[in-house]
Amino acid sequence: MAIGRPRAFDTEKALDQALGVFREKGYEGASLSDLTAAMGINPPSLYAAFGNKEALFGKALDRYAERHAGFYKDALARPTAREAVEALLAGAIDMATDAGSPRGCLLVSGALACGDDADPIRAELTRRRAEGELMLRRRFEQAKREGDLPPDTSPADLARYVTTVLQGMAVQAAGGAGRKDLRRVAETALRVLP
Amino acid sequence: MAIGRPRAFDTEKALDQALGVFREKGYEGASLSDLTAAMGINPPSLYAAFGNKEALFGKALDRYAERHAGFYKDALARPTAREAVEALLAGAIDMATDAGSPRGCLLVSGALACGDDADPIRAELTRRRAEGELMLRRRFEQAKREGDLPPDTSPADLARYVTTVLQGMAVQAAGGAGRKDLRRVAETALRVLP
DNA sequence: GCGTTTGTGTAGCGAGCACTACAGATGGAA
DNA sequence: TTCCATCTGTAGTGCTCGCTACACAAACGC
Repeated sequence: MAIGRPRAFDTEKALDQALGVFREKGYEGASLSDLTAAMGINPPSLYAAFGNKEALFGKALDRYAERHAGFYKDALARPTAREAVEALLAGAIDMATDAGSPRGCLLVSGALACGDDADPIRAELTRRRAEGELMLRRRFEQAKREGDLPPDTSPADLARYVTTVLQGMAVQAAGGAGRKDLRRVAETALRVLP
Repeated sequence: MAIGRPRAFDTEKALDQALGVFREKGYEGASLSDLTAAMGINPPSLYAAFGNKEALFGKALDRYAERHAGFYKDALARPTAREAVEALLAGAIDMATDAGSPRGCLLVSGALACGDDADPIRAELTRRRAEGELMLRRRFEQAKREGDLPPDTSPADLARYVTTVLQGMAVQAAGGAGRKDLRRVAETALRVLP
């Protein structure tokens, strides 16, 4: 055991609570009182364990990626491009409308437009959204090489289209759209696939 | 002329400036210093002319609807459903990537997730997005009655799909996507139409 | 001229923000 | 038992937030 007084709270659980607040209120809308209240700790404990609000958001974002957005990589591993997109849409719908968490997607609603202070956060979220789009594009390029997608397909255009639908569904979910609604959207969106 | 000292600034121009700040930083991210600086007035003038920050946002939102989202109703007036959707997508792309204004759509990036204070704003934006979707649904219902759309079409599902694509494009635009990129997205999205 | 009405600029209000100084508490090491 | 390292709760810090009191300025009718 480490030297010194042991930490009286579970940093993983506290991070989950913080993530919940950030998902619900966004980066700017989440105040430190909101965060400490949800995490069940006092400010000094938060700062000792996580640095500051920006660093806490970064750690919550990493946790979000591995816990709630893990479906993304799994989906891309499906054997065909169509199955991959199906899994992507289904997974995103489940994640964005999960009853246990605030609706929507942290990458979209965390900080779409914000003040100057939060601009690094906005840029990081933008970067991660673009990263996801790039992964999908690579997957489509592979499918094209394998003959799974027709030779006249544009992987870049298709990836941007699917990403746009995913992001639109995040907005819909934030606005209260239900699972059934979004499944129909996904079904319609899938019709463009060959 | 009205009695009393005349107002020394143009309320319409000031409102346009405020709208620009709200589009760039969202409702929460736009501080009163940001607003008064952009509008070229002092706080008391702002409060005398517009009420408070929330009321100012409401007026800016109305102005946004008539000035930058007027394409929406025009698009729905097109003779066919396909033309309507084409005009809708093209208009949204022009609006969201207009060089003279911040990128994106105020209805989407104004307040997707926010603190408790801004919750009425978030709810109002959600309401207006749903309103747009409903208008589109009504247009599809009309098209179905006219035989412009096949009888097995679901106007509700199609409207939600198109709205989702529009909202996704708003997120893409906020992230820096260009006009060409979004035109290709629109082209792909249009393929689901009969 | 005068009084009334309305708008303007200065200057500052209370409240909440992100963040921290500090003293006491709690463990292992010597 | 003492020392030291670390964490904890209390109680703040300075700052910016949205907003306003107040005195002065500029138009009107009389």
